[in-house]
Amino acid sequence: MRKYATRQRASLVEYLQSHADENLSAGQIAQALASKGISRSAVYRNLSALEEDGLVKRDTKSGSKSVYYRYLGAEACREHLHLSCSKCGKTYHLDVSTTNRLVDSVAQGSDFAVDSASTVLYGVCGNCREKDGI
Amino acid sequence: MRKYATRQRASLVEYLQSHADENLSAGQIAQALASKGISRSAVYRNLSALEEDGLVKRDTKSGSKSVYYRYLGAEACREHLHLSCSKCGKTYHLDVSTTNRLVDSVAQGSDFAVDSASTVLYGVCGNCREKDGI
DNA sequence: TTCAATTTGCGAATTAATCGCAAATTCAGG
DNA sequence: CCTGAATTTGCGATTAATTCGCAAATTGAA
Repeated sequence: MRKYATRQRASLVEYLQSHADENLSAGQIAQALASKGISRSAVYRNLSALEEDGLVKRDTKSGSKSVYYRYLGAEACREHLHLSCSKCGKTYHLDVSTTNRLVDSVAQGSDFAVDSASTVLYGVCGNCREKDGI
Repeated sequence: MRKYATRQRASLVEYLQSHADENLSAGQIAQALASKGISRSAVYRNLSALEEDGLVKRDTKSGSKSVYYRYLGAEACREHLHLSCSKCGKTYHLDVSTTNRLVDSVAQGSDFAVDSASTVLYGVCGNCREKDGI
């Protein structure tokens, strides 16, 4: 799917890139792009298409309802795991060497090839733990 | 939230437990429980409540639309990480020692406390890799 | 029991996502 | 540059998913 390059799709990708780590819902994205004259339909369709291509990952955030989208297009994003703080919602990036070590140990432990692009580790970041005095 | 024990909530939990690892959507769950005289509202409300309590995790599956629910109530489920195969959809359980090693290495690498209950590692299981000859 | 707090079920209302189809766009080949 | 078939878009209408309001029912502590 998605054979022709279109203005709509380019804008969407650009938007996703410049708003990485922000946990945007389809609705929010659509609203933001409406000002550029891009229809809701196009946003939904392109998000699905990008997801099929593995350039976008759909995810959930524990508090808020509905799903959000995360752009994985940048090569760098596919080489390391993402950490998502369930308190503040911030996304952190696990360094490549730790990521690799982790992927390897899972491969050995169970016979399972972790896809670092699409998996996100949930937990609580150092900042939030300090604040909460944990 | 959720202070009183009710039949509806108990049935929901029981249902979730006996259908763990099945990637059920809220709609499917509601439909299944309708036969036991449990309303759609109660299912949605209790799913949210359980999620707030950290006993249930909402997730997405790359192919299908909509979110699905995963029960984490059993202690055992909170001690190890879950592996979800994006080909066949099966859920696997990472052994506790590998899980701990992994959580520790992330804690050291970045200052981040992974919550093994709520995170799921995505990738491809050994079975599917064989089939696809990878 | 009794009673206040809580939860339920219903149906309506809201929100999210998909669909059908004509018009517009894309791009390969002349 | 044109042309035309394939693809994508936008619109409005549907359909599906989720939430809401409120009266009635349930729960559990006293």
